[in-house]
Amino acid sequence: MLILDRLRQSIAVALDKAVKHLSDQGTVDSASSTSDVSGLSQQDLESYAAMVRPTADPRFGDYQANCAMPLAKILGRPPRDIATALVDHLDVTDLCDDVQIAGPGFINLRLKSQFLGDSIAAMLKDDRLGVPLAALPRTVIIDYSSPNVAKPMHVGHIRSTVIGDALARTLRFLGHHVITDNHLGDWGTQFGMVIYGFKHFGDETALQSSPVEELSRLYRLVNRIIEYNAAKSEIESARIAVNDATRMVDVALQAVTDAKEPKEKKSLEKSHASASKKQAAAIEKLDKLESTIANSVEDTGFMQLASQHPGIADAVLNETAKLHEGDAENLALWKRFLPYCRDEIDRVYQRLNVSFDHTLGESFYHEMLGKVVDDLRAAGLASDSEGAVCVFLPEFDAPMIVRKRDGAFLYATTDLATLFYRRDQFGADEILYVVDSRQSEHFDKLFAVARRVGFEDIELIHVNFGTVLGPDGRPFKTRSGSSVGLESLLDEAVARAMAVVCDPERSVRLDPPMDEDEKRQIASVVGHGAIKYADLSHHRTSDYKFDLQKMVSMDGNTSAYIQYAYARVSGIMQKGGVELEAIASFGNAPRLDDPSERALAMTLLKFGESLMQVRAEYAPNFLVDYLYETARAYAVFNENCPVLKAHDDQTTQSRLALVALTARVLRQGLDLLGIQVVARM
RNA sequence: GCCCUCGUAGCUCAGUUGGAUAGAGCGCAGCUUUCCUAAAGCUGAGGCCACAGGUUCGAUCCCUGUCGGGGGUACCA
Repeated sequence: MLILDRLRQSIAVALDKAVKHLSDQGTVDSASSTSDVSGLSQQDLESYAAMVRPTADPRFGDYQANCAMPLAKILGRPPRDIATALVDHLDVTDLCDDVQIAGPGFINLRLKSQFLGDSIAAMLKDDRLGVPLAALPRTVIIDYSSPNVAKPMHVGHIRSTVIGDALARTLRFLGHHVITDNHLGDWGTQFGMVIYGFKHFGDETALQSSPVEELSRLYRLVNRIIEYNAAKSEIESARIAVNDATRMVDVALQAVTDAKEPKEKKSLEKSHASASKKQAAAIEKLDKLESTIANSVEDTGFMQLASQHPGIADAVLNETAKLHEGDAENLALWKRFLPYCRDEIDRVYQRLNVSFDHTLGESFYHEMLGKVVDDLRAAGLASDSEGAVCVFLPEFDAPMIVRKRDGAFLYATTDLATLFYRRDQFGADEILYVVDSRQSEHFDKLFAVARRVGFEDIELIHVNFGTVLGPDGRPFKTRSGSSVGLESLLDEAVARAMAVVCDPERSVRLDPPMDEDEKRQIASVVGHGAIKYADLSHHRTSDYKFDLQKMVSMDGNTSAYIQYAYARVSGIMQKGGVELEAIASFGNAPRLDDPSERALAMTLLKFGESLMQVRAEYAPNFLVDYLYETARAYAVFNENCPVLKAHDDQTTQSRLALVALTARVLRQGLDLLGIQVVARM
């Protein structure tokens, strides 16, 4: 059991006794005569016991119990009296040195060194590093990554992939039955684009020799023509929009100048600001269209193609519709192209060291969609509106549309079909959707419909996350406004890591010197780790700025810092000729005389607590914070406590235990984040 | 218009169901290397936790309002 849970349990027992004791004494205060509390329910006891938490300041011990203050009103006693009664009934002699009451009624708990040492010894012997398996294992489906195939993966796919993978690894480690499913977009318009592209611009030889490149070329070409045509047709109205917006700004400004009353003026200033914002947006849109056109006009080859395919956008939609209707030619092309598209994304997953139990894309559910709509209609949930089939929900303004006017289905329909499939085939207790925050309304509706069709017992959770921003604080885009390719970012991260690994200043210190293979290996582990770690180190719901320079930097809270701590630990083990696993059998509890030894031990013992936090909030940044704290605690220890050069063997053995456990915690923790380690760097 | 979300050090970000003097990194000013990797460690300066009310013994956290950023808002996903 985790130390925190043991303390909570002890507090709950003591609290139960204390409350009974206090009520036997009778209440002294007449004001509380209304509350004849003779005991607390089990649930209450647990919630008060849960108010045990690690202290913020080491002066207050290691953990503190904060339940006396909120109980004061309920029990009609001063909080310090309650704390005193609680401490009188508290039996933690095995765990704690002394128990002190401080301030208004904080109960400060300081763990015994002996207990810490014994716990470290037990943790060393445990493959699970003292982390208990879930008492009630659940079947958890995690839906993450879900890129559109036939389109290059971009920076936006990092978050879902990395967060989902970290959650899958962590929940699995905690003993849950985790099923990961990559809900690919493999049935959408992008295939219409590739099919159209192949029919008109395809190169059979190229497709055979390098299919992925050829498909990607076709996608980009068709996409470019569509964007160019759209830009051309929209640019006039965009100019008008800018003019209109500018006029509105002038009008609003004039109104502000003319305003007499301050109150009126303030309101008009607000509309002026709002008009200016609209103007800026209109100008930005126009700029984008203009640059799209400007980037193409000089490319005569492209211009010729574009002029030959004026109706390409509709034609693409037509190809998509034909595919969905089962047109033999398009279906054959889809079946032919899909494996190549899968190879393409699989290559990225391989780089990222991410895998899935299932990859059931949209196409998998295609056959089931009609039935979903029919069932919703039969259940009286769906109805026709403006030609579309809609589910109207009282708690939402807009309906959830499950079938378009033209008969096509939407992702809401697919998501419902997926939900039924997962319930029936996987027996899910819990389904996590690791998807962008912007889709929260979609999931609110989806879950609301699910509750009405028999999903009351399945916990459906939108594990939402924020946007990746560029250096300007706006969504990360290239200068031309397109999204940034994922692979080029990975390449750049690895290249930067390589530059540091090869830094002659430091590589001369390593003996034996690194060969090229080892350097490449290290650069890969450090570079990919950097991008993952940077993503996971932010709370998933925050937006964050993508700053490669900082991510790959070796200073601060980065993966390289943790990996470096691990490498130094490995160096000590190697130099000492000790195997990591062998240290488990030392058996003796380490001595924790130096404050930095005690601090390191204390941190190591909190590994399980950090995982509980990850689990509770589906937020891997708690584990990241923990690992950074551990690496720092180790760095201080490393500074103050020689291991192999300690003054006696006993101390060496004792410290080796801490060193080995640090290595295992860092390695395991990083592994749960999907990040690897190297023996030296 | 309506809904959601965010606002914490110069910058980038943490902050565990409300807890004691709000933390870290970068940057800045210093210090430390006969010692297992200095890709390190230590010290210091730096804060009206956007603002105003409210609830509470106690509010960065909960409620209401204001201001400011981002996102969504009937047939794309």
